[in-house]
Amino acid sequence: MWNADTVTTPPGLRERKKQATREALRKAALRLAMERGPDQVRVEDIAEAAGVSPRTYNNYFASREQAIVSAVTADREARIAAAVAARPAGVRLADAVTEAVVEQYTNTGEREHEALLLITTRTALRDAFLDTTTSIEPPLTAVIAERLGDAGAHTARVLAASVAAAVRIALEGWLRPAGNAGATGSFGAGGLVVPSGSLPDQLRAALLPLVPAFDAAERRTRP
Amino acid sequence: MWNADTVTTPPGLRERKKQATREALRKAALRLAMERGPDQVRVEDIAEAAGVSPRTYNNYFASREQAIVSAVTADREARIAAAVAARPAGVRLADAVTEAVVEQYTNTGEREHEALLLITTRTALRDAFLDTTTSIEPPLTAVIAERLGDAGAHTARVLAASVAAAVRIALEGWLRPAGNAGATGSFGAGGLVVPSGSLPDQLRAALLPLVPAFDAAERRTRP
DNA sequence: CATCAAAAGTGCGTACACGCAAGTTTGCGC
DNA sequence: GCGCAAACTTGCGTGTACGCACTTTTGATG
Repeated sequence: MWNADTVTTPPGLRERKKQATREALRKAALRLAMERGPDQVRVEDIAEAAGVSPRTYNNYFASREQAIVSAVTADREARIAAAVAARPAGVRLADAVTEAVVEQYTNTGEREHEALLLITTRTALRDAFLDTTTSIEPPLTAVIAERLGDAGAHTARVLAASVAAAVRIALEGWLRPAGNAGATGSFGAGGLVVPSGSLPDQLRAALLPLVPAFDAAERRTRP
Repeated sequence: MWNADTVTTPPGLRERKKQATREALRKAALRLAMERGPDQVRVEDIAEAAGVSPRTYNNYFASREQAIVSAVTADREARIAAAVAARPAGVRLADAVTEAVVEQYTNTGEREHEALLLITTRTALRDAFLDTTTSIEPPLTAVIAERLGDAGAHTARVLAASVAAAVRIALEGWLRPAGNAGATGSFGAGGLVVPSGSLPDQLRAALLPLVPAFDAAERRTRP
């Protein structure tokens, strides 16, 4: 049984062009944003740099922030899912997922790190970046479901969504230097906030509470 | 030591007016949308009906959909958090949360149900509605953290986010009659989709996989 | 009660998202 | 190769989001 999203389609000549356009827009958006600063880039500029009309640009991205951010996040979802699938079937599912996530979020090249710095400077970009975490849900659901078997399809969906949420929280905590409007929710004035450890630490810490859920799911479908 | 979000502020006369305006906008948005259909309502109309300028409208809501939907979701977050807090300290945290969520999502009046029907007719409204699930995170984090103690503050955040994600999934499954573009992710061609049970059932089912995580958290901080 | 700083409301201008109805390309069946 | 249907692109038009500078309101202080 072949998976419709991964192996099937022999790229398709048409699809190729689409992806090329998408990538051209990504690159253009990020490059321009880095050159002039994010606020000095209009969609018209991005479209022109990519050689398409502004209207076409909007067929690919729903917002300017999305275009810029997507150059960084690219196909992280697919890489994470692949990383999970790559682990031997013997390892604990929770570990496989955790390691895959950490691995794919820390393989940050120099160029990528530079872009991240840019993203942190604008709230709109930060939000768009955090929103990308939900995009790992579908592929992650697929690989988890594969390990849990058909009976756990529903569970897989919830677990994948929880992982995405945990990752989002980890990223929030990580790219928050310190000064921050108290949107943390009504917490004690003690201000006992985690001192923002390294990203891998934050990710592991955020995923830790979900481990029992993974274990239980695995136990239930694999007696 | 008083908590800034809950007990402190004796309503504040100024704050009252703000909430009044917000509610006026909510009501106006929903009413107009129900009268003429969602696409025949411009922000100008809503603002006028609420007696404020269009610009002010945008100081309260970032999108037209948000305004309409918020009339339905109102303060559900607070009600859910309160419902959890209301359960006796003895009951299992997982049960307290599950029941609170189910309870607050099924207490749907006639008027509310009518509005939900409207929401399902437009994708943009559906999305806005699903997005409101994340708003339960802060208050839910607070009540969960209270039960887990300071050591579990971090865990509480992740659990709350997971609950929000699960609720979102349940709602997605519920307000999806049948015909749907396959955004479900790469699944087997078997199309083994859950036959969309009642909302309470969907909610319980979605929260079920998280129960072990709650139990473990509770066990860890309360030996 | 007078005064004043902070906060909410407003008008305006710019850029953006997106529906619609063309025009153009792609790839399939014959 | 031919033509056709579906998919992609584009120009146009409308409504929307939001920064900025300014006026009005609020509520605390002397």
